[in-house]
Amino acid sequence: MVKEKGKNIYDIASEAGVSIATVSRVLRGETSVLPETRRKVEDVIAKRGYRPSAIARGLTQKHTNSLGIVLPKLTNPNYAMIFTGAYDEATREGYVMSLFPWKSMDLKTGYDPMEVLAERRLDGLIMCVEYQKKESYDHLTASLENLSRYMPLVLIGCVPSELDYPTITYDMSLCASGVMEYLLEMNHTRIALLGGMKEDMGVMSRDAGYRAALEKAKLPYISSYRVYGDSTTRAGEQMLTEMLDGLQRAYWPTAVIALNDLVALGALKAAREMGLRVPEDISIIGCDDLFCAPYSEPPLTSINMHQQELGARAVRRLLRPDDKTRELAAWNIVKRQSSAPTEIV
Amino acid sequence: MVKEKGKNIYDIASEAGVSIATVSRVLRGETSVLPETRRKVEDVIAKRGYRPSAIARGLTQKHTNSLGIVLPKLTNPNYAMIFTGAYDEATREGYVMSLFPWKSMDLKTGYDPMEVLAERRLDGLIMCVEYQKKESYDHLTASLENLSRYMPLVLIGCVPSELDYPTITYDMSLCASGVMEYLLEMNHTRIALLGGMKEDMGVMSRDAGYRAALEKAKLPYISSYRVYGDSTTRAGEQMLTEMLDGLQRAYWPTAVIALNDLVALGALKAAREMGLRVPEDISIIGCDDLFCAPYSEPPLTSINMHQQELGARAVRRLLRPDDKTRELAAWNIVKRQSSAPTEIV
DNA sequence: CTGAAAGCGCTTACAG
DNA sequence: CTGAAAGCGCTTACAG
Repeated sequence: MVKEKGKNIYDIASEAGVSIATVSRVLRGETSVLPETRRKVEDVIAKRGYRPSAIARGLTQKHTNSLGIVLPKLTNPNYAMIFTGAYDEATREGYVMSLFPWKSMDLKTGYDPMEVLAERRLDGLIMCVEYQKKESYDHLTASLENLSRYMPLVLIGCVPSELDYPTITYDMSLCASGVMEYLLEMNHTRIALLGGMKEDMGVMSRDAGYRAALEKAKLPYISSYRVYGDSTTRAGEQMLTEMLDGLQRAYWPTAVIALNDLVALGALKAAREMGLRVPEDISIIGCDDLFCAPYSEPPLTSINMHQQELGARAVRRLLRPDDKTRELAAWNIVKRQSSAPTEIV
Repeated sequence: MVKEKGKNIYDIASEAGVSIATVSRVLRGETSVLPETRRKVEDVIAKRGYRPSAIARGLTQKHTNSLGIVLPKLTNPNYAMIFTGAYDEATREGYVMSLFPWKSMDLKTGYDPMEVLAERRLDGLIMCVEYQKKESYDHLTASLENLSRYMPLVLIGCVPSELDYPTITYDMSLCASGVMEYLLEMNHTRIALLGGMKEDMGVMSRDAGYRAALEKAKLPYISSYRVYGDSTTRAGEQMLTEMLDGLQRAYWPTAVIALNDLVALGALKAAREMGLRVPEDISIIGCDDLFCAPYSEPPLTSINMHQQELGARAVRRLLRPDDKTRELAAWNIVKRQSSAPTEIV
């Protein structure tokens, strides 16, 4: 921050020949200022390019006009969408939205980013609770509790129901069984599920939906069909290749549900390289409906999670709390050419 | 921001039986505190979950430990990469990095976001100067000048050379002729350039490189081969379709350079739908080397602009100013299967 | 309609 | 090693 002469409210006041209180009133657009006084002050402000310090203002007022959002990372465009939705809504409401990637949590910088967040004195914080392992759960609860004493919180993502904060969540279990039903209706009986870490709470809930659907359809749970791993394109490619390599052709799945579109893109490539036609030999379904999903070959069937809308809703929730605690976010399957009925038995 | 009892330095001081100066010293890890005094204070801090206000601290100190970065938008993963690079580097250096999408500039919220930026009193700001039209150039210069009185600036992107600030820029002209050379070596003589707004300064510089390469190769500039438009997948699809529709087959280009990978993906789809094989009938080259480039069909040749590194460099430049003013960023062609020598004459 | 003064929650010389 | 006090740049009752 560059300090320069002629840069604070005192300088403006003295140059305009008024008190700092009057400058402050002009700055905040109060109506109780004589037009000519206002003009005088505004002239000086413009001439000096003066901008009041949000820091000082934040100290006297009870709010800072800034919100925050914590997201796992930005390398998955999915999160960029959430941010964009939240940012736009915040701007519309007159707030500045700052982004805090979760990942900083892992850096051994010697401090807990949650504590840094508390220091910022935001007017509200949206936390995307994803990629959370059960082990780190206690730490999370403690952090949230302390944070909530400094600012209102809204949780989004696959939020465990024990967390008692205003929440907009997905029922990933329902979502997984929904996709399963879609595939079952198309006669698929060998359906694989690709990606995600076993200990991740959101992943666990998907697994539950997957297994429930199998059970309902009286199909066995075959552990070779459930491969865990990173949620990246590279991992998707590897996971499918290894799965197929490890199975007799008769047992190859006729459909693959990928944890997200990145994994699905990788799987698409792996399938092609194994000489499989999509969707004739194998259907592949992603999740998040990224911008590139319609542009893969074949175009990827995916799940639209309405992430931008989710971000916007979270902001509204933060600003206008209501009585509901847990709200469910919408999702829907976007059917494209990577999935089709199977004729393989 | 939620105000609560027992939440400021006075409360901690009185509970610990010391002065606020001592609490402040403990907080900042000064060594001049008696171990047992420190313990006493630390206990109270931990017990109360106390975090000092960064707002108040920012007021007394000459810095805020926070940097900002202005990017056009986040819907192109390209910018997410720049942010990620900048964010990580900032964290490493002990700074908080906030993101400010340019687009807010267009919103008719009645204020200039540049002014809001000045109010934040950041320790430094990285501005990505892209999608800038010549018309808005004066406004930009004025904004930058005023901003620079409040905080150090570093400009990145396709920065016009008239802007006299520390800058990390691309020579887009050189980059465009580089790609042209690569295609010319592969015997292409009908090369189209797709996307970008004509008035955009970065686009103008690419056009210059494109034309220079044509001239050098003694090839004519054919205006049908230069289509302007948005830099989105949808636009890319449309632009190529319309270009081909408007030309006799003998004049169809054998290679297309797209402004970015989004446009390239769209063009890939359009080509396919027009019955063209890539790369046999037409080569397509993108720019930015997005995560999905290796996963299109065929995998997309693109230009790696090292965006993450660019973000990191900008942060370093901000924190440790040197004498160089304009620095050039690296780029290189990533050759994949969407481009190949042509046999069409 | 305008100003003098207190206060927001810290840090930082200055004494002791 | 510790504390009293001034100050950072604003806002906001309170007078007038």
